[in-house]
Amino acid sequence: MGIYEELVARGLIAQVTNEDEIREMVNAGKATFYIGFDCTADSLTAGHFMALTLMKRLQQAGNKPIALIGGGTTMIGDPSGRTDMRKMLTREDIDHNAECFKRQMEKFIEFGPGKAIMLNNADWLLDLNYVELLREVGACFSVNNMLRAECYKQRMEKGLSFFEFNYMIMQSYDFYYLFQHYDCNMQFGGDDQWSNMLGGTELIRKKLGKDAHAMTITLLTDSHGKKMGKTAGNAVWLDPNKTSPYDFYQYWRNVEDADVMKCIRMLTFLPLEQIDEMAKWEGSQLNRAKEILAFELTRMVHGEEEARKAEASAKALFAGAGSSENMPTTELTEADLADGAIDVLTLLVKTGLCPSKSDARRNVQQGGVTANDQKVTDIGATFSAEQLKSGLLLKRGKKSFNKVILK
RNA sequence: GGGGGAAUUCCCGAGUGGCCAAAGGGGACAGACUGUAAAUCUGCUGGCAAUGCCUUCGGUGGUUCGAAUCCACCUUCCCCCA
Repeated sequence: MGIYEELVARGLIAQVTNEDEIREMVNAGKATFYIGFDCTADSLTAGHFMALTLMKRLQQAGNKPIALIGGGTTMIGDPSGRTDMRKMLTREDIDHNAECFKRQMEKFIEFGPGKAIMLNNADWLLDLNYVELLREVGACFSVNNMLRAECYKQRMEKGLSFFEFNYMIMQSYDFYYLFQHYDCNMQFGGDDQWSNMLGGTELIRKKLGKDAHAMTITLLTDSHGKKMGKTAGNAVWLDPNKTSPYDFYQYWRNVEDADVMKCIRMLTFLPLEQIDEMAKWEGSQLNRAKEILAFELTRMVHGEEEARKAEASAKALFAGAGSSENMPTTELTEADLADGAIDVLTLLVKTGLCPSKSDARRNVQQGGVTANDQKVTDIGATFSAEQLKSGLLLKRGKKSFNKVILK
């Protein structure tokens, strides 16, 4: 089985410009491909992670990856699929984000001579001259076609500024530039990038009379059609300071039954035969699959040790086995106590389990708070210094918890 | 350039002088049922020294005993005409 067939079997490929040519090229390890990453935040997300695994898979098959950091394109911001304009970022923010991206990527992909290369489109986009650019490539773009692009659909109702409208031209220019300077013959990206990517292949054809290819990765959606990798509107970050390894583990441990196997197939590097075997599991057996998914991904992103810790904490909390050593812990000092004790509400806020005392009160009243597995029913309950010294396991709901110790 | 409309809590969206911390829905959170799943049902959803007090309806000022609601100016956005 070639790498192309494997990608298909894993459900990773959404659209391609020319299947036969791409299959042959990729299987023979002849592709030099790029994936662009716009640095809109200071950490990569679970969504980017899938793109990185794809880079790795293709690299392992002998193809040459280019990771393109969007220091230039982020100055504009991709309007694809969005209902409103992105916040404009400053040059400093973008540079900072680009640095963060770089560091995270280096953990996954091997860069260096003969291996993958990393470029930043700020290096060529920011120096472009407006009139020259219009004369060079502007004539190759049909506004009529651009307006028809699926990715602008929502914006045709809410409004699209000329500023953002140019994003497609910038991205197309990237491909055109990489094709000429780095022999880059293929572009990968999320499926929402399809229009932008075709802009590039068309530009290359029109300007150079040559064929370049494009291929999109299936967007990872759950069984309700929602994008995965988000919790309540917040991204699942790869930076351990923004999403702790434990939370990262829990995110994948909690995917719905209907989505586990899809995630394992698309995101992990487990052999397909093993995955096919697991696909037979059903009902509560799927919990085992979820553990494997969560462990594998946490291991890839945060390393073996962090993955084990996350797993151990989860077992300690949910299965009553394993150690509580690695649990999130809050240390108190005498200064936090009033009259040698502290009340539940204050404690819930101090540990970060609740954002405010009002919220803490509601949680206690609804029976969602336990201390050392004893339900707390009184909002006025207090804990003495003696109780705290030996360690107190405070839980809010089933999944949020914190160990409290008095120093 | 001319004309019309809009901005409300996490999101959508009602509210057009006091009965408004603000309907309804979504989401989030908690409980029941479970398998750390889904579906379903229930509760809950600004803050605090809590039968009360404080902050919030794009911004700034004003009218009024009292303003999300009325007036003026400003900001942003949308629609129609050019």
